[in-house]
Amino acid sequence: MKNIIKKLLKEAVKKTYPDQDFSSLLEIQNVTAKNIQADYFTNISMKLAKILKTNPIEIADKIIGNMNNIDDIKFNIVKPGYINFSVGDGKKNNIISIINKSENLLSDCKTADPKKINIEFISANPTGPLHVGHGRGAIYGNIISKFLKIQGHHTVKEYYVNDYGNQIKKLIESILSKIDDNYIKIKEDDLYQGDYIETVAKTIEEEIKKKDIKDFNAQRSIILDEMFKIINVPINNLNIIFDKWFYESSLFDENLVEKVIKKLEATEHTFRDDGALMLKADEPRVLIKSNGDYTYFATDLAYHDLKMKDYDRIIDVWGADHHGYVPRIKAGLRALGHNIDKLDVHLIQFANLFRDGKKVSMSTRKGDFVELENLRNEIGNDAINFFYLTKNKDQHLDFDLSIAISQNKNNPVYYIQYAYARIEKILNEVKDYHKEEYDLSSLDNIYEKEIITTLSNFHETIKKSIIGLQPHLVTNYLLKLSQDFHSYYANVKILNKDINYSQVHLIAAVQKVIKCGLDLINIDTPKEM
RNA sequence: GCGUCUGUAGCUCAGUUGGAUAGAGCAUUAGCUUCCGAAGCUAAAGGUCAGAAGUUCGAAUCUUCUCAGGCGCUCCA
Repeated sequence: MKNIIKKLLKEAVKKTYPDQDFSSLLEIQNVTAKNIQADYFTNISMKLAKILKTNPIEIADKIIGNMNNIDDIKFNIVKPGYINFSVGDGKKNNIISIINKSENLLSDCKTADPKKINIEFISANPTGPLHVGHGRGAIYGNIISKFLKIQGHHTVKEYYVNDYGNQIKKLIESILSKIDDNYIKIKEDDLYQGDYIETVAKTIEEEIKKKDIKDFNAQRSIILDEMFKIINVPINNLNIIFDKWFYESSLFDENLVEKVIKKLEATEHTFRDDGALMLKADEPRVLIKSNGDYTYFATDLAYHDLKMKDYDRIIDVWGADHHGYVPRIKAGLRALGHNIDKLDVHLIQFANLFRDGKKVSMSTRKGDFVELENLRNEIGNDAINFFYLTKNKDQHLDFDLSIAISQNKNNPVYYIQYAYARIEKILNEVKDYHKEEYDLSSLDNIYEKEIITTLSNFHETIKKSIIGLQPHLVTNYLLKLSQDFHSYYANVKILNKDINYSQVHLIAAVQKVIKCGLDLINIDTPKEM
């Protein structure tokens, strides 16, 4: 509908000003103010007033004079210079059949230019189970991968495994010291604590002792296997499937770190300082320590160097606490000659967990944290997905568990699913409504009009959400639509003696859109609750 | 101190590339069950969009400054 009006306007503007091209300024917007009796408006005459230095009302007058008449679309000029458009109910209500007949409601999100895109997320150190702090990035990374895929891009979801360096050494010592008291080589304070350390130790004890495994790499491999059994529990249960697990250690197996650093050293971007090799980044950053070890930064550059070569676009989903690292990695990649526009770092702000208004501690010390799997068990997949996605990623998120498990209107997940289930019940009652005659123009009460307006916004909203990678727009939209429906349901009875089948088609469209939206964000649509 | 995210109703948050009288939910108050599921609905009340200045026909939105909060500023990963 918007496109039809835009075309109408475009032609009129061109007729009015044949010598100039103003098409980039044209914009049709929805009327949101409740006091205005119109559906769409344009501010083109105000924009042109600035350029042409004439009165906007005069401009609007001229444009309207050149506007073709289309059935059911009315237009008029309002004070500062808006041109308002009103669409007749008959035409507006068509959205119901458009939705009901559509085979794929997301088809207009397809890109004309598919890219090969790598999305790396979670990538938590394999030194303990995933905790709730990892949850938001996990859900977000998973969903934007899905959005990119819907756009038609070829996506690869990747988990970067830090299986090299000090953290993993500490982990191995922490576990082996549980098996052999004499093993401890580092300070006890540095050891990892937590029940999982004991559990893993017990699990592998027999194997280590039986085969008398002393080789570090062999120990590492056994322990990593066990750690990933733990880490994968919530990942699998949340139906997150990684296409690729990339091991940091593989960079060393193939001397890739050395190669990349040599390449950097040959440029003018590095210098020696006190035995260390530094990169001129946002400020001098260490690549090789004075003891000869590579820093995490150096290996990470080698890793990103690979990804830059293999993909058209790479996305890193990081916690916002790593934001200071972004300029560094970009500077490094630039020095290696890469086009850093290909790299998008999505920073996810922290989520705070509350239980009955009290903040739940998330510190990782001494196993004093809430495991993601515990949270998942408590509130379920649907609530986890919804609550982590319902806010803009740049927004700090406060998340109260008592709401997530409540079964009433407070809980938006239930509210939306309940709307779906209510519609399901009615549709089951009327059965073969497709065969019945119906006239959409009979839908004209305020509740029906409100739903139809919301439905009309569906395509635009979902497109913005999927293309702009903004999942929270979907959750907000679904809430609004559910609200419209519940209000309708309470005020208008559908299962009367004489059923108005256009009403049935209306709620069928609502249900189809709700299902599409919930499917999109990985939430179930139960037929009864 | 530097960087970065944020500041909208008592609370949690929306707010469409700058548009008309800023919106929801929760909480509060007052109502609604002979009727498709009350897991719901209707209404009332609630605002200096942190503050100031600027840009212009027009600012919650853009610019600058100030204030407040989160996070980060290791030869850690």
